Amino acid sequence: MSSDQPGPRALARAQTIADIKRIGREHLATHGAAALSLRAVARDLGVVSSAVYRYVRSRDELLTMLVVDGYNALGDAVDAALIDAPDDPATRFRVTARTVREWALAEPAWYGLLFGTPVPGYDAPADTGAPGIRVVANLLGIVDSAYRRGQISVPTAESVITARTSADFVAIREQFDLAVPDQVIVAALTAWTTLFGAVNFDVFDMYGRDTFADRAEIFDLNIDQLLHLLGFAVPRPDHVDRSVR
Amino acid sequence: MSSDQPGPRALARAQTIADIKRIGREHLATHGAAALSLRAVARDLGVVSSAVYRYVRSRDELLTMLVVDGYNALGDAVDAALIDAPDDPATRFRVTARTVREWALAEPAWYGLLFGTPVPGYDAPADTGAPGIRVVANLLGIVDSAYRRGQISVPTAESVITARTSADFVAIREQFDLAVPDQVIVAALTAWTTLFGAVNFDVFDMYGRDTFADRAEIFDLNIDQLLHLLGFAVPRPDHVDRSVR
DNA sequence: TGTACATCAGTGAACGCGCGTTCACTGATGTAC
DNA sequence: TGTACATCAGTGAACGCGCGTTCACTGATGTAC
Repeated sequence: MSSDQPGPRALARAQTIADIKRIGREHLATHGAAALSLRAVARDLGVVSSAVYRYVRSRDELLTMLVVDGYNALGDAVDAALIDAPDDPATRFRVTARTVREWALAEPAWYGLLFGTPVPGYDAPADTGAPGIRVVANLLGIVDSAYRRGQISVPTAESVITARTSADFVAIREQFDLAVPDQVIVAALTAWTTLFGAVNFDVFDMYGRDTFADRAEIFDLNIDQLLHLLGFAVPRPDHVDRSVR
Repeated sequence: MSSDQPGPRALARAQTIADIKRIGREHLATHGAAALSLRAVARDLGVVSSAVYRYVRSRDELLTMLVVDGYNALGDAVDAALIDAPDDPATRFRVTARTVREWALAEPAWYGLLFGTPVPGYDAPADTGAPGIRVVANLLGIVDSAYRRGQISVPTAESVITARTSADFVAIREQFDLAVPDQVIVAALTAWTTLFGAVNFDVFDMYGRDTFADRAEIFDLNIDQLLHLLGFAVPRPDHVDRSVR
């Protein structure tokens, strides 16, 4: 252990672990999370089933790796999309939403592992936490920056919010370093909920087969509603660029 | 076959089928849809595994039965709740939403079968359709009746809606016998999406463990946002009865 | 620079489990005469 | 009303499959002297 450089064994090991995770992801896509099996992964890796245990303690550990990687892949996709996005919060919100949708459509099973029905008999451990909040942190950051710049109109209080829930909002404000008032947190919460609800419907194919010809547009219409709800200035129709998907 | 009354054999048969479905539902709850197994059902029924095939053609057929029953159980729950609800559309909307949430929390696995990740290797056949749209039909009906009575303020057009999607909306208007304009359909669509997104987050436990002390209140706050989005008159805070859950 | 040794990737057999589905059968039960 | 027969629920064995995980092992490879 005196050397800082990883030796050839460590490199081979890292490569094999990467292969196992890649094959695991492929199996997720074809057979679903519940059917993820170390024996099948071993088969595809061209190795006897017990050999996989050199790299992965158990089936559940592999699932956990895939969960963490999934949150990070989604978070990376959003971050990458936001680098090229203009500074306008409404646009950044839309870009974030579209990126989540596109990532989910490209990786439906991986998305399902993160945001679908929990895998029976598997409990994601606590250390999935940090990567798991990257997207919501992004969304809240965008809304908060818009608020700080005075770009959103704060709605007059519409709802009773109890002290208990208000305290939860204080904690959220601290955790994400926000300045927004409760009403805006509520709107952001609804926006977040709708975003993943809409992606679920789309990815899991829960609209009727022929109900909507252009689901990307339906998704965008939902986003329009959320921007309105958040108090962003209503985008002029001719400014909404639907071609950038 | 000359008698109209079901004979004792038919009665016993119906009872056994009901038992199989009940046991199937219990297994859904404890082991998840992917793990639903006819052998396990037979075991709980106190019968040899092959006997179940007298009643059910295959595992997939049992799943389909449970899907159809699930949509109907949820639809029945909503219908029952609406019978006792006042005539006010905003209240009926809230009652519908709360009933969906409560049913889902009471039957999380059954709910997951309907609205969670699709069961891998199982495709719900087309004839699940009719019961599957009961809830959305209810929601649209409520919004439509509010519109017809002039109880919602129609927002000025905010979004570009292409001809293709507009045609889809025409079909929806016909299917559900609606009078509402496109903008209201979009808002209702967002409301429907948010409803199931919020229930998903709640049932599948996807908020952080300690993020919200009172999830019923969080849900209600989401509903408040949706009522606002739909153009319902903002309910005065003291009129929102949070105790009726 | 060369060699001995420790490390560790991968093997193959085994344990005990569960699954969906088919098939020839037994025997109770309902029904037609 | 009584009996013969057809119906059909349930049996038990079998087929062929896949799973997670353990364990003693072989043999290649990296490393320390």
